[in-house]
Amino acid sequence: MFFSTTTNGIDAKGRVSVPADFRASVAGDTINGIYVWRSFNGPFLEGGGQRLMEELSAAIDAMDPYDDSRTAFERVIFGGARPLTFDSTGRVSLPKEFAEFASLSSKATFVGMGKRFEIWDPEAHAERHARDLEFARENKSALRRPPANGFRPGEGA
Amino acid sequence: MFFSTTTNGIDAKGRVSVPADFRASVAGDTINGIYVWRSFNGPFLEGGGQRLMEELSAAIDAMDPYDDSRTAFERVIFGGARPLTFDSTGRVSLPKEFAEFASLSSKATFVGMGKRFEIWDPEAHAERHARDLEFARENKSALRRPPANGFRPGEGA
DNA sequence: TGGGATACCATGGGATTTCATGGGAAACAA
DNA sequence: TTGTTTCCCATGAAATCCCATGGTATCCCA
Repeated sequence: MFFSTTTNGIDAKGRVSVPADFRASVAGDTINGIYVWRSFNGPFLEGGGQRLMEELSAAIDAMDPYDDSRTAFERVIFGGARPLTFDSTGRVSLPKEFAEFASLSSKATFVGMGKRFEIWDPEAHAERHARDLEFARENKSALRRPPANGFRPGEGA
Repeated sequence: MFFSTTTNGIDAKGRVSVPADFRASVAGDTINGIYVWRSFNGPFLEGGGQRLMEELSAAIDAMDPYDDSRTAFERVIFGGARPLTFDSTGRVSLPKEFAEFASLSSKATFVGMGKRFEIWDPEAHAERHARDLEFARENKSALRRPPANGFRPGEGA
């Protein structure tokens, strides 16, 4: 599982250290690294380990082989995700398109989200975090009984 | 597994580099190359490695020997697929009919689809990608619980 | 409980390898 | 022959590997 929030530097070569505890939670995967993709939900990246990709793959496999919605998901998910392998010190190098998409320049904030994690530009994250905090404060009762209609903080912003 | 999206050039001789990570995921197959066929879902090519062909073969084997759809699949899949072997630097040369079918001229976009991949003309891919992305965004919950049939990505977009 | 030693972690930079691509020569087909 | 396809080598750019360093948290023992 991915926990806590860490900000690390991005060097001139586009490399960034993945937080050590994130690395620990994907240790033992067949690839020595993580999978990263552009979020559907905003200007940040999302990532996870092998296990997460396998879960997504299984969800897709449950669909009809050539159903149009299945191929759409396959293109977006498999085509959009990239495996990034660790170097010997636990860094990955961020593809330019990914860095641009998330407006990452000199620093990256890794946010643990349980099964997956997010990678934000520190400033963008600070703003979003403030909103999330306010939302959580106003809706804390929802934690006990999740809302039926699936609303999400910050969606549609 | 095939991941990520890469665009490579097609040279005057009709050769195109297969992305290195695609090559890595078919390394060890008995043929040093990939299998490619015309999609029956649109103006693009599909491809995969040995393992995929064997799976398709097994799926067809499970059908009735003289089922009309079985023989149709056999003709389309085995008759339509061509093994393309890598040269020493990892390129394949695209048969003219394939390039024409997918409107490929100077560049080809390889899209990882998990077990298989697609090859698109970059412009055609950009259009389709935009539609797929929108679809995925609107229907991401379907990943958890597949839709009950009927709705299609991009229809009426 | 303090303080020093140790292990871990993020970071920097140089050297090396890989990768995509171009073009010539050789093998092959018509 | 003439045109086409396959093999091989060359090249520049980009990604990766490897070693070094400083800082920080942790451990251990007095």
